[in-house]
Amino acid sequence: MDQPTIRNKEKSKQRLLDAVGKLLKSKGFTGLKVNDIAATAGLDKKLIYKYFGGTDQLIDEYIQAQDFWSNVDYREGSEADGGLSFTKEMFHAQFDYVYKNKAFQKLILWGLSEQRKSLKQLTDAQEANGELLIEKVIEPHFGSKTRQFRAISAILIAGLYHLNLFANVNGSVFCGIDIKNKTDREEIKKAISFLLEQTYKAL
Amino acid sequence: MDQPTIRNKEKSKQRLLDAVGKLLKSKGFTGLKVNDIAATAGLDKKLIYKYFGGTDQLIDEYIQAQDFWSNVDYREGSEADGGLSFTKEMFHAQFDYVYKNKAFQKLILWGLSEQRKSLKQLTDAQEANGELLIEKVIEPHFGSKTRQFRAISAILIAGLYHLNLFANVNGSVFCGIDIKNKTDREEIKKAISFLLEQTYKAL
DNA sequence: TTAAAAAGTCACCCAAAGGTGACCATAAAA
DNA sequence: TTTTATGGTCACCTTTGGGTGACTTTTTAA
Repeated sequence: MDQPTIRNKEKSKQRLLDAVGKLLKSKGFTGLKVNDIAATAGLDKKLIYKYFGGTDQLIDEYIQAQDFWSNVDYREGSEADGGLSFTKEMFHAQFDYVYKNKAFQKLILWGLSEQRKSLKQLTDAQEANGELLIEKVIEPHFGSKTRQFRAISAILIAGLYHLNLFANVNGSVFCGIDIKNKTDREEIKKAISFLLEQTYKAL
Repeated sequence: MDQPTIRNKEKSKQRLLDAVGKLLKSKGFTGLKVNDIAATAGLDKKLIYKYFGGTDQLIDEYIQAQDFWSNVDYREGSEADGGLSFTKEMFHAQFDYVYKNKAFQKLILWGLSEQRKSLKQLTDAQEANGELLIEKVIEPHFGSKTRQFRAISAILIAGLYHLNLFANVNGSVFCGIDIKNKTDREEIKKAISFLLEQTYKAL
């Protein structure tokens, strides 16, 4: 029978993975200690070694299970206005997504703080995803000016990342804008729209 | 006599403060352990407790000794063209400054990772400095649109922060732009100029 | 129903890290 | 030159965290 039993390896593994996520969100990557993970999962730490080989492997498995980029999809008609409205929408969505997804924030922060293969893979996946946008939407419209568009979007994406990371500490006011305030966030979105519009108009 | 002697409290304090800076640059804030600080300074850790009260106070004193914003100065004529060229130059300078100043990068990262009063003070000082620019240059030119300019510059500043933080890990390619490559950095600067110009033209 | 395999627990070890009392050494004052 | 204050060292304790061998309990298959 494969009916779930009290003792269940797969379920325990999942609980350990969940514990990693929970601790990551609440304490950041510096809070990922074996003892704490086991305690959070309500299991003995020995199981971490038995099932994953160690904390590192457990954490890597957690990271690899995350799929932050599946939310981006290219509907037909994305290229309508040279991709302006599509790109705008995508940047806005990304802004909100990062704001809400604390685990993602912590992983970004971790990636800025330490070298780790599985985190590198995460940013690589992000790069690959970005290339798709460039290739399918930007390049056809901007042609030889694609490179300049890259630089601009690098600033914009990096900017909305940083603002969201910043939001969760220190009072969250950046350049006089309160990143946690709803109307201020709208102002940021308007700024993104404005900058993209100008780029499409004048680049 | 106050001629420096072999045994010198002030000099030892300074060595400990320097050790903090050195470790911060090389290992980040997670590398700031009492034993390592003392070893780096070539002194006994007991002195950290004697002279500063503990690692936390030592670190705070290090942070408070930093003055990252003295480089910004308002020369006469900053308002010439509504502040466009001044602002451009300032953002460019900031981009390069953050790139070069590893200690600053690590402190920014630290501020994104943990709550700490002395780090909050650092960002407050930064905010205050930004307000000066707004008040003296932006507000006079943009008037009721100052708020929108705030949002735009928040994105730009946050963007160049993040890009520079990103530069030191993970291969440093962001949106297809290699932040460590000289010509790519020029591209970023051109993008900053372009976005500011468009803002002055069309906001 | 019993034996073996697997799930899970516990006690323990070791290393790293924080923190401190007792001591030594030197410079300046007596 | 002896005392005294203080800069500086050392040994030691404690806590925290990583890691594992030996054991118990449950499941599953013979």
